[in-house]
Amino acid sequence: MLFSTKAEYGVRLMVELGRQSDRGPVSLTSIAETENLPLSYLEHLVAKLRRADLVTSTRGAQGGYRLARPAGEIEMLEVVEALEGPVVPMECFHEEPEGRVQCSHLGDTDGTCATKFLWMRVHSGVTSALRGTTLEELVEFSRSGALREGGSRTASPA
Amino acid sequence: MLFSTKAEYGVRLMVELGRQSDRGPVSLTSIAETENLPLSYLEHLVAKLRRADLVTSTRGAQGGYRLARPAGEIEMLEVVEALEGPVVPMECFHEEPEGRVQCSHLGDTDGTCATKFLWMRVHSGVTSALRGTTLEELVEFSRSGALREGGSRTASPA
DNA sequence: CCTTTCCCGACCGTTGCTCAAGGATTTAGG
DNA sequence: CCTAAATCCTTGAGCAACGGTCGGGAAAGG
Repeated sequence: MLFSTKAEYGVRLMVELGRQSDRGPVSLTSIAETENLPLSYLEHLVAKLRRADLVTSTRGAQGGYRLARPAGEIEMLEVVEALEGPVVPMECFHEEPEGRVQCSHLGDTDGTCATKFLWMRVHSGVTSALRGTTLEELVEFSRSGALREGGSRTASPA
Repeated sequence: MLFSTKAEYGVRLMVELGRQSDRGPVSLTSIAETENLPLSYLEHLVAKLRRADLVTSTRGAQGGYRLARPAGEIEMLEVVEALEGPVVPMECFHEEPEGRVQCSHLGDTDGTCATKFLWMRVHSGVTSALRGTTLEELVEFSRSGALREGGSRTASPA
């Protein structure tokens, strides 16, 4: 298992916000109901998203959450990292300010660890997949999926 | 964190077996010493590797472990999966016999989950990185690294 | 004032990681 | 053949992390 339900639920939450981005703020209660997820857990997740400046909140009645930016400008790497922490393949990787990663496992028994070579490739595979996907794509996908599913329903075409 | 120390230590173990594949069986005790890893933990890991037919064991004095196949024919995906379990990005992915993965999250609230789209990309990024790397490459890398590290030492040149 | 909603901290059961200790099996040597 | 040493192999204990719950507070609107 690469990621936990934090990423799963958190991404679904973001997609739901993206789907309703034309309306006003969306309350967590409504999302918890439509997605059938525990509300109190979502509150923890959305807190992480807020701290990462991915969503903004409005308090009080008729309040809720909103995307902080247009869905097309949100890379999924940001979302997943906000939820799960740094996306690194192994403990001995630490992130540098510039987005570089390095293996802290150097002065070891006989020099460079060979595993580093492997984890670098894996890390690159994951981050490029996450960076190359925007929230908007997921929103589109969910719309087309719902369309195909319902056939000719009252769905709004695009 | 994508993977735990199971993958890290297990891969190092495999690399060490690859480095000494010309000699006879290698005991876990010696590997634990040279790599400075807990022996009792390695025993768990090597058991998984044995069950996956990646190493063979010889009991008794002068016994130990050996690669079941030449290092060039071992994809790192096999190794990591033997150690960490199926490499899937999320719980709702289950593997089919043919190596395909599918999201078991279908009859949900409103049809297809959009997250599936994302996890498919991530899954593909990871597995292609792991599948495209053989144990032999890691062994080579570890040799060249040790050479560069020691400069002109008693290292065996290739 | 009272309802709605976001926000924060503390808490608990379960899982999985890490490692220790001892049992089972083979070889080595007399 | 018998004992001892080496090595593989299995079971299980401690501990941290995760998934999820609960209760209480703080801000905003009616």
